[in-house]
Amino acid sequence: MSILKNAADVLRLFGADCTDLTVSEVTTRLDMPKANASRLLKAMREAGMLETIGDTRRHRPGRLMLDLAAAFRRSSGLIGRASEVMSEVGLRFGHTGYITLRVGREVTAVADFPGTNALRVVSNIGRRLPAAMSATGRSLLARLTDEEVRALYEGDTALDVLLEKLSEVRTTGYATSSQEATPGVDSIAIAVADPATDEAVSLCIVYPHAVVDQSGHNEMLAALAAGATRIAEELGDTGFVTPKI
Amino acid sequence: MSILKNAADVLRLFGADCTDLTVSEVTTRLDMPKANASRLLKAMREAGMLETIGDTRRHRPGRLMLDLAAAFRRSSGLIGRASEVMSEVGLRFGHTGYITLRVGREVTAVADFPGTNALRVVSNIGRRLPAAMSATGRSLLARLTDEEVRALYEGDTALDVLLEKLSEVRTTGYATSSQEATPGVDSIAIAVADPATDEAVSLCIVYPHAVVDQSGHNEMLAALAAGATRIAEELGDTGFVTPKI
DNA sequence: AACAGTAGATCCATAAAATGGAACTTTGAC
DNA sequence: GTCAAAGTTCCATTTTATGGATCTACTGTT
Repeated sequence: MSILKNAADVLRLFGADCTDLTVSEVTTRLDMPKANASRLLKAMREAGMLETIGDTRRHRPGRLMLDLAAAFRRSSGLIGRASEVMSEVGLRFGHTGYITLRVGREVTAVADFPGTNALRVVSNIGRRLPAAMSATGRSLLARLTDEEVRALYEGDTALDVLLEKLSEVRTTGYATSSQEATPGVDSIAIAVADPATDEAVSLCIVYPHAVVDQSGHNEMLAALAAGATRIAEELGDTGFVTPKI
Repeated sequence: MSILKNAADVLRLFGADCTDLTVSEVTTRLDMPKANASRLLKAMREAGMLETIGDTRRHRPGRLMLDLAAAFRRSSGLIGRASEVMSEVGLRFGHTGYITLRVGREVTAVADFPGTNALRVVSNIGRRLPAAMSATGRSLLARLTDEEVRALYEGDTALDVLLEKLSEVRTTGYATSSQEATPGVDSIAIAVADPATDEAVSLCIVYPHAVVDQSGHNEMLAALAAGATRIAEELGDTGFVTPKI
């Protein structure tokens, strides 16, 4: 087992609910002899992948990691275009926006656009949502075939319900949710892909259920749809379904 | 030389002007036999630290890296507090804000708060600025002693000018710049530290020179100063100089 | 202040992985 | 199709990781 693999596993432990790690935590969570964990963290520290918090024994990702997310975003023309659309839409309506991508059964935000309204959904980059249970996730899952979704969710009892929802997303061209992941929060999401790199992202706008009526919803949907359609046309995304509003 | 060190060196290549890498680039930039570079990138790919862009031979940071910057931010109470202040100040004035920290002679943004004004400075996270040549960098450098600054900038011909500027920052409690790094852009920065972890960050607001007059400048400075002072009091930052406005 | 309990670091022989030069294969341009 | 550049694989050698046990440094308790 390469030490790189172990180092990557340590980095993977930094999830939504884990901001720092100790030798013991690594020992137990990765089921690894503590001698190894101790030396592994030391080596990662020396390489700059980790740093200790103050002079405690808690570790967090090193400053080296701070630029990498930015490099990732810049490397993708798709994300750049999506960012333009989201900041435009976010600015116009004052709600919070995300650009997300799917990793297996989860979606991760790669960029966030905090809203400006007094009552807005607080942006929460780094938090991972189950793809099947969020509008943004379903907009991305809908780009897979039913077979691929079946393979991905093999053994899941709610598979049929999911497939039905995805079928609707494929027809309408967009996904919505109302108070699904978070009470009081609705969202609209549209996915678009870059055929050149085979990557897909979702443009997602989240807003407080209470402050947006049907016509507000439609306006945002139209703005999002216009932006996504423009990207799809520019990149030649043949799998894109122009949203029917 | 540990492979972790080499992997970290590869990650370090992803800077402001480098969004993707090939085997050859790694070979030349790290002066490494191409056999090693090839295997190194392969191992990093398999570990998830890198991914190829589409099916080309260009590499970018893996999706694994997307959460790490967020974990870093969450691990720091200082950054959390600073974020609250910046989003408050950013929202009130509509200008773009940053939270930065110093790494050697450079400053990196760890969080950005895009402005809402029509004419605003576009946020540019991941870009590194020379600490000596930016308000935010000088606000952080001013927290060092003259001896430490001398050691850091040993051999730099502009050292004396820098020390003089830092001395002024230490007196006034804040740093400013006018059209220094970017034409037409001014900024105000105040640094604050957490004595518990020995980390310091700078709260920095950037705005178009043309649209802010002296009283607008003073208002923003006062807001930034109030927020920074609150943080310094909460954390017991004894090195903090309450800004004199 | 002495104590226990726990977290972390270090030591060691063994097992596994990295190294770099060279040969080989693939890719892309003309 | 040909060629040069880019990338991969091979090999013996050197270096590094492994994991059990031991030693050390903290944390909190009485």
